[in-house]
Amino acid sequence: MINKNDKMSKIDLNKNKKKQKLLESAFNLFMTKGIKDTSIQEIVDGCKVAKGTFYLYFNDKYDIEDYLITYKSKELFNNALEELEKNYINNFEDQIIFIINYVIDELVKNTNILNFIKKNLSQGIYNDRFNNLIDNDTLGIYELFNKGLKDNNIKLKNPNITLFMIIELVGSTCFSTIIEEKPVPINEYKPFLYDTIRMMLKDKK
Amino acid sequence: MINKNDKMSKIDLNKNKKKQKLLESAFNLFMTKGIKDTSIQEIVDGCKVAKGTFYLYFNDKYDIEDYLITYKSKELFNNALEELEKNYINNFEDQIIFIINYVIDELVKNTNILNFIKKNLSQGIYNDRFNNLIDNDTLGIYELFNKGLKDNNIKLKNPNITLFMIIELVGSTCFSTIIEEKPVPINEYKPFLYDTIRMMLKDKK
DNA sequence: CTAAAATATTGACTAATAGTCATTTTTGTG
DNA sequence: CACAAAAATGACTATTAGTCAATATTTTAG
Repeated sequence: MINKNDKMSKIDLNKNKKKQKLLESAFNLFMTKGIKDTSIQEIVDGCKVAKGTFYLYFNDKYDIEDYLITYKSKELFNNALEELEKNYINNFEDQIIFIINYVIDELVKNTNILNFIKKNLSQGIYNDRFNNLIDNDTLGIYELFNKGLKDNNIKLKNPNITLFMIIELVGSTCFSTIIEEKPVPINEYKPFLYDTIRMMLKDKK
Repeated sequence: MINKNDKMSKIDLNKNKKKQKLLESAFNLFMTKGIKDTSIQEIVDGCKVAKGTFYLYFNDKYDIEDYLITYKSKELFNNALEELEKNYINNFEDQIIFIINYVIDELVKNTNILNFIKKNLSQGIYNDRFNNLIDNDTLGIYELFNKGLKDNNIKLKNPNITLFMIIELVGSTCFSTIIEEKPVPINEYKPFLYDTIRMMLKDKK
């Protein structure tokens, strides 16, 4: 039985290797040429795989795009959480602001990532379409949020909705304020955003 | 001189007629078949225009998409503002909630429109790429907001940013709560959203 | 009013691309 | 090892985007 399981996981690993290669190749091309100007042929050429193989794993370009947006936004939050652990911040509100600030700073440094995920930052947290494919060893922001509330004995009317609103607000406003600097550049926007988030977190009952 | 202007406007009108036809045809197809499965040929067939004409006015499908998202979201807000006028609501906060509620209800009724504009509801207000093309006879929500603040003698730290945040929050969360009913269905979400918006509007200095 | 100039429109054409599927290769099983 | 099952291949077809020389329409100016 153990033997069988080992073999099974070996197959899955090989399967995922091809898939992973396709994802990496696609991501590189999407970043350099943009999605519209990237062809399936280029994606498979970029990882020495036949065109037919692409269609074994994905329906089309936009399927890969969707996966990558989820993966990349999840990665952003995971990195933020790792960084948070190194910083020993006790106050719950400050922890949340730290994470948001980390994510925003990463997006400012990597505007090409922001242009790719557009306003879909929250996919990493709320799109469970790929839950089986993306590793989730780290404690997600969702779990951290609820644990933080419990540890600090903070009661919110509905913690899930509050977190949802915060992430959506950050995701959707980053695109405008970082890429187009509208209605104000990100640096001018940040204080207002962080004040608003703190207000949302005080939404007690 | 008047004559010349008349002629000029006649040209512009004819120009816009072709463009308008293309936009209408594209919108119908986008709504029924989706953007991915709509071809340029179908768009031009749908309004008895040659294919080459399409490329006189637009770069590609996504150019038309961008215009339509802006146009349709602007239309939503204009309709909301018209409806507001009929309802004689004096309280400023209630006026804003009325508008947001009207927009959300329209999106619930027309989920195909929501699927089309996705999280870009704010384009109607903040995308000025098409300002010269879209009629703007009605008082925009932007102007109404600032007028409302003035009339009610309400001081916000930065009214533009507050409005921006509200619209982005509504736009980005509607997609998830209406289409996917996540993290909660729209009806359960509304009270939290409206409470949050009222809080944002109390952000005085 | 007319002819030349400027502008707008056309649709046949080419090059590029998506997606399919019969065949081949690799992997697993007894 | 031999057979079965699963995965991968890439030549092929049908579709489509985008171009551009030719044609039609509109404007201007004498």
